[in-house]
Amino acid sequence: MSSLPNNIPEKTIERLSEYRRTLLSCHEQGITHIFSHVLAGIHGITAVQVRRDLMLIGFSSDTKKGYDVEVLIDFIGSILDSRNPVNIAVIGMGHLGQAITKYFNGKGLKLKIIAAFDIDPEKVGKTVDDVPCYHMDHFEELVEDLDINIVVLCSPTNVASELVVPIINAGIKGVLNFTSKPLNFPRGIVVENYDITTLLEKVAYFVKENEENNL
Amino acid sequence: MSSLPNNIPEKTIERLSEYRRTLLSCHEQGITHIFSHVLAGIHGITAVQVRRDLMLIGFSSDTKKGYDVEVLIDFIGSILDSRNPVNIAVIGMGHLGQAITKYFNGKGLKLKIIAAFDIDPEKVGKTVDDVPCYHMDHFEELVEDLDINIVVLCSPTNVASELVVPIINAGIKGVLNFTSKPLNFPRGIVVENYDITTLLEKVAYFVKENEENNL
DNA sequence: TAGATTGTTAATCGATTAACAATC
DNA sequence: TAGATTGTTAATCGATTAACAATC
Repeated sequence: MSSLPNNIPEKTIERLSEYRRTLLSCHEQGITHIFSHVLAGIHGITAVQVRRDLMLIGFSSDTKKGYDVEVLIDFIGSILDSRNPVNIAVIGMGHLGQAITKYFNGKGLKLKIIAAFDIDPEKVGKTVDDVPCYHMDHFEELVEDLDINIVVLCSPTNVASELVVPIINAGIKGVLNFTSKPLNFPRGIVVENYDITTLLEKVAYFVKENEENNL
Repeated sequence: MSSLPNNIPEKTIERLSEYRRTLLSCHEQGITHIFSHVLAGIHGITAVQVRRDLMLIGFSSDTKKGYDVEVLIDFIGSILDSRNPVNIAVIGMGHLGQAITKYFNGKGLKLKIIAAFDIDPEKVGKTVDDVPCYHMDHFEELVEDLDINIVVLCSPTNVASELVVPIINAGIKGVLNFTSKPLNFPRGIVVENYDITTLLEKVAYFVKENEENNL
């Protein structure tokens, strides 16, 4: 039983990840300390929210010079990161799959995309930024052999449903689903569905609402 | 002043978009009616939530045979869609930009990607699925000429900040930002930031939490 | 009718913000 | 010190769920 706080809200987890990216960028620029209101401003939120998030994970600084950037990066890491690297596979090596693979490569975090899967002979056997692309036929055995925990689903939407059973059977524990088919997995498997159409329709709706309110 | 409900919760808007995609797919399969619990099941939520969302937008059906798929599609459209088509531009025509452009093309919704922008001479002047790619130098004038309202930001993260001023000056009203730099715009411009790293880190965190709770 | 379904209010849960004491 | 900042509790706001009357 750890002494770490146990039920961190989902929104706080998201923001912690975002704070860390900002802090890493500050660190690169040689910034050593940052005030809560500065960090908040960058993220378009309030300083109270930043401080409360940090309170929730048990972080506190003993100075009034703002948070020590390096220390906070490590502390957030102690909450978010697993002890060991987490291996990720991309399913579907079209443009989206390639974009995500390249984007991640060399980011140096605990999360690593180590394999891709496709059924297109044009793609199988090639590599994208050193990530090899295998045929889906070998998915289950390779997940086992390569110790893959999480998949990013970038396949065409119309084959997404067929992938549910292999993903379950392979013992995958988390799915980031970019197809527009919402997928249900048994309890114990984490799923996040992000349909790009929905994201855009949401922006468009609030643009429309803004316009209506200003007339 | 319209008689439509005015303050629909953000989460309801997201779900309406998701419901509609499912309903469109049902419609293609020839399904004419759907119960709230069936729609809920597909989305991994409760039937009460579906019914409450529909209540909030003022939809009601007069039968106990479930919702009429076609009627509900149109009703959701009357809430989400603008009267006129909304023109969208993609900034940054790398893999992600191309993925999104191809994904959207021919979906037949009110949202249309009609232009792309980049600075790479390899990309400028070409088309992706009939969407022409222009040089960023002409961004402001083309936004005006082509009546573009919304941009999808797929540029490299390190140039994202430089794009804020041109986007504001061009009169863009909504931004869907896929770079990992959170962007702040003045009130009146809608922004949604989706950093893929954060999405993955969130999945990884909850996978880790699941594992810890099961030991 | 009895069972299934819907629409809606009230209660609960979760997330944000306000208020403020403590510290440098 | 006075002003700025932090950490934390209490209050508010928003979203989900429970409960249930009404309808087919």
